[in-house]
Order: sequence, then C-alpha cells, then structure tokens
Amino acid sequence: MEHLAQGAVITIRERFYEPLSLDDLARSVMVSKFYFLRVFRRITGVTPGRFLSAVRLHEAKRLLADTRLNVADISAQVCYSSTGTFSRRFTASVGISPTQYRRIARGECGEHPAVLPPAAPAGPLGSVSGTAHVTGTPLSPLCIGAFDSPVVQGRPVAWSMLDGAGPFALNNVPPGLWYLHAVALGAHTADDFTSGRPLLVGTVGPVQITGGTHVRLDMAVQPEDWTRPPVLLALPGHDPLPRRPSPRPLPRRAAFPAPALGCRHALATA
DNA sequence: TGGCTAACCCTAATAGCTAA
DNA sequence: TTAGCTATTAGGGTTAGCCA
Repeated sequence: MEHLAQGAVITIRERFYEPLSLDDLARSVMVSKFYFLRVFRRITGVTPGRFLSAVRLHEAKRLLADTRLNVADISAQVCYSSTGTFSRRFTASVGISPTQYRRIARGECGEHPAVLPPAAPAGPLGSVSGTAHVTGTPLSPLCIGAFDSPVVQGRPVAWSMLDGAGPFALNNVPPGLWYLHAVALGAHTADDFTSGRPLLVGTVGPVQITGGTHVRLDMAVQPEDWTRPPVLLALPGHDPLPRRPSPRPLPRRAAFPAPALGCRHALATA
C-alpha cells in the first residue's frame, strides 16, 4: 500500500502549483478516492488535503524569504486564488502573517514572535517528560512542543528548547489530545527532500493529557522521510527554512523542474 | 495601494459505516 | 483489500472594513 501514498506524495510535490483535488490524486495512483484517502492517512498520518496544503504553504515561505514578490503574487503561485484565504491559512499554520515572516526571514525584525508562551488556560494542567533520542547531528537547538495537529503548524500549547539529545519536560500542558513534535536543523542527509534545509524531526501522539497528571514518553528524532509533510511553524533559530528550490525529487525518480509560473498560468495553459 | 482580518457561504474533503 | 454511500467538517472564495 505504501506505493500508493508515495505516488501521491510525488504528485503533490511536483504539481502543488496546480489545482489538485482528491479525485486527481486518487486517479494518479489508479484507486478510488475513498480507498486512497484511507491508505494515505494510514501511511503519512495526515490527509491528502492537509499534506497538499502544507507543501503549498512551505513553498510560500520560500518565496517570501527568497523573492520580492508581493503576497498576492505568492498566493497565486502556490494556487490560492484568494489572497485573504492565503493570508488566513498562512497565519494559522506558520504562527505569524506572511509579511511578518518575510521581515524575520530577512533579519528586519529583532524579536521572533512565532513561539510565545501561550496564555495560561483555566483549570488543572498536566505535564509531559521523557528523553529525546536523536539520530544525526543537530545544528540548532531542539524545539519540542505540544500541538493540536499531526502537522508541525500553529502555536504549541507548551514547548521547550533543548541543546540536543537528552531529557525534556513540558510543564503546564492543558488537558486535551496533543501531538508532541520535535524539530532541529540537521546536517545534510541523503533523505533530505521534504524541506529547503535538512531537518531532524520526531513526533509522538496523539497523547491524552488530563489535569494534574504526568505522562512519560521517549521520542525518536531523525532526518525527515518522504511520509512527513513539511514543517510550517516558524521556529526561533530555525527560520528562514527554505533555501533550495522545491519541489525536491523523491528517491528513484528523475528530477522534475520546479515551475516558474503559478497556478493561474497552469490553468490558462491547461 | 498593499496587507490583514472577519463573516458568511459553498463545496470538496473527511470519517464512519457497510459490502463485495 | 478495495470500493461505495452518507453525514459532517474543514477549507477555500468572496466581500467588506480597517490600517499603514
């Protein structure tokens, strides 16, 4: 079944600048959309729609950091026909607005506002601790946070920075179902194709947290593989992330040239 | 003029279930 | 393993208002 998901991931990474529907992706791997949805989610942990959205917003981060295109043009490049929708989705996923991200990526903003201590929620809180086991060489602090999504996006409800592998603790975690994500910049690896810069990532979850309880778990942090959607959150010490053109080719496939034109052009020339 | 946000609405995506 | 049906949900488009 893995080849179905991998084929769809190839399609998403090569054609994210086109309008891609669930039907399109299912057709690309020649199964029904219902079966495709279930297989894709089982392999990658996220739905095709969320994976596609993550790839598009990740490319938008690269364009904001590397080009002088305005927000409207960038939203069109990554196949949003509405700048308002693009701005809303970008802010929700990255944690800061597109122009804020551009200022930070260009070093025009001293303070990094993306990860801030969340407002203390009412009621009893829980805590999580454990050990981060890192495969590879982290080149930045390891950021571990509790998120509401299997994709590293939005703002964590609790987070901690580590110098590297070792014990960690997240205190003041609100009750709920959370995904624990760990991210660090890593040395270049052969598997580095999911982002502009090599990342070491780890995910555990979902983990049920209740007030007043403590959860202990271990986390494996290793180079990204093809099943993982791009990291969208803007992290202190990690961004600007993308520096190489994307999409990157998957293993065993010939490289596909990155499109120079956006969705509107693709539509016009279809 | 460009960018951000919010409200409203519609549609595609999704999840749960069943069946071959 | 694969596919279809259906109810629900989330994402995206449009529009308007506000700000710099």
